[in-house]
Amino acid sequence: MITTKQLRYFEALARTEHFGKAADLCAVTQPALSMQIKELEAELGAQLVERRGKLVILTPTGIEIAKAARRILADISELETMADQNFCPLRLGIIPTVAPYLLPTLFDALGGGAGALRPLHLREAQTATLLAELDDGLLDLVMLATPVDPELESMPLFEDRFYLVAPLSGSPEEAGSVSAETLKVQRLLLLEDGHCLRDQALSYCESRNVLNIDTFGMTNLTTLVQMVAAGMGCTLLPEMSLPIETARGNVRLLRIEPPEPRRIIGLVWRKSSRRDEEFRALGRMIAASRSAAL
Amino acid sequence: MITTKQLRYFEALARTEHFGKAADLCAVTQPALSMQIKELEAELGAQLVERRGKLVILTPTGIEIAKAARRILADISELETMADQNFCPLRLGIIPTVAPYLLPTLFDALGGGAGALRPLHLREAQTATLLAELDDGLLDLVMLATPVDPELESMPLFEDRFYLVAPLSGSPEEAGSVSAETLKVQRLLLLEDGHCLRDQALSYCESRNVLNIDTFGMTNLTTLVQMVAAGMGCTLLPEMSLPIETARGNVRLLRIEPPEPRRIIGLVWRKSSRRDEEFRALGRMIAASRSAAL
DNA sequence: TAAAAATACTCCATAGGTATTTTAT
DNA sequence: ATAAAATACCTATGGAGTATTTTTA
Repeated sequence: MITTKQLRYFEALARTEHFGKAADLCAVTQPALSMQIKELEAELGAQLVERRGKLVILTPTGIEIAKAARRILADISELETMADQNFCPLRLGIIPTVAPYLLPTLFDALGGGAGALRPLHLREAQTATLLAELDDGLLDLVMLATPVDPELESMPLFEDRFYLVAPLSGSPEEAGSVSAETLKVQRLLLLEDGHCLRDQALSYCESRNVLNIDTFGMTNLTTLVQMVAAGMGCTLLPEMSLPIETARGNVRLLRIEPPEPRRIIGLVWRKSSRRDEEFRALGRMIAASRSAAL
Repeated sequence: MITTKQLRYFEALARTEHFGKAADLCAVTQPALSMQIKELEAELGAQLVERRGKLVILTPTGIEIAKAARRILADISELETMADQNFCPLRLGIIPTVAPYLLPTLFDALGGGAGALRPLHLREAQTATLLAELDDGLLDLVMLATPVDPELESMPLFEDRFYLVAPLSGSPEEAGSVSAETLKVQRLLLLEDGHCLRDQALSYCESRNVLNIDTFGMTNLTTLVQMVAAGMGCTLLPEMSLPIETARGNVRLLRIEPPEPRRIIGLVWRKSSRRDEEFRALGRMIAASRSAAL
């Protein structure tokens, strides 16, 4: 079996053309180096160097092997630094109702902090998909609405309240905040099936017997807001989306009376991934950037 | 220091995603493989696999390292076969007054014999250059007029007599063979300085007081023959060149009376190269092809 | 509870060191 | 005669094996 040691020694020998100097370079004694070269030659079944009294020259085979050895050693040292430089990419999954609103905060947290400039693979998908990919080892970390399976490690980041978004004119008539009773009579537009935000809204509504819900599903919140603006009904939007989604000012924003529906956004990862420290640090940074931004 | 062993074991682990199976593949026990993986992780300062109860999955870093490891291992096995397949190229130098006439024979010897299809680097240069390059390790073997420095190993291949080439008409008047006396009065055209053939001719002429020698040097024998055909004088050609150089029939060919001038073409290599067997076998094949061709 | 990886411990192979011999210029 | 590589021999590191424990699903 060819060893990296043999390649290292031989590379030094090829450069110095001198067993003693090569041994010095490798910080070993000359016999040690000689033995490894001999061993390498035996394993390759070819003479690599020609021993002449004073100097030593490479055989044609030796020249080829030296070239190859240099490449291999370079690859190995690249490999060493690759892992070294915290190169370890972060494969992060985020649910679609969080991703667009948290990205600036996330880049803040990733770019400014200690583990700066880490390669980032972003994946946007619904909760079920993210959790499956997390389990398969395709993702390292997901950001979604907690709680989830207690088999997974998780860290809550912040609370995200739901607001009622209504057309500028029309029902409900109130300003400021609405009660669950008022909600009951609204036509509620929700995202397509599979979005946890939809499930959360549904669960809130069911517990309060809100029934007039529109089931044709939308893919993104922006579309919902446009539908609301067009007077097709109301919707629930998470607080974090408001700065972006209601910037146009073509809808009314109504707080819901307590107990307010809300979701807890958190980070989730496999217990076995052993990256708790890293992920919790990231979580703290995200939470900090977010509260600073508010 | 990262070892090839670690890379081999890790590569197997990456493929099987199972310590036990990987150990089987590597024909070692599971603890042995575990230790090497642990060591590799320690040296890289990064976790490469995530241990879960039943299965094992690669970390993102592990995926990258596995890719790199595969490349490195492929390079190493390439390196093993490279030397194995007698890939060792032959870097052969031949003097210009031999090369064109012996190439067919040489290819016969190289192509038909045991060491067939060996990569061949051909170099055509004058004796002094070839010997210097031989000494520098840029060439493995040279073919030239022997004898040379006894410090070098050499093998005479065959004798190559010189013939006098004269214009079809004009002096000398004789047919068949000429004496040294006759030679004396001829105008002799020779190659430029540096060619051993020129030196050999000069040495012959000097010993016989032939003095009418043209010193403006030519680079190749074909030119000399054309000059002879044009009546500018005579020249000496080695026997091996005659089939090619006198094929046009526009010159006369005269044998010289004994003691005939001649050269001995031989192979020469460094004693330290330890390729005696290989080179002598090649020499025998060349000599055999040549005598078969005559 | 079962399967798999980690740990503990022992043994042996071998890499490396020192001293010396051989070789080539 | 001298410089350099090979050889001989010894020591110690560490790689691999067996047996056992720990872990996780």
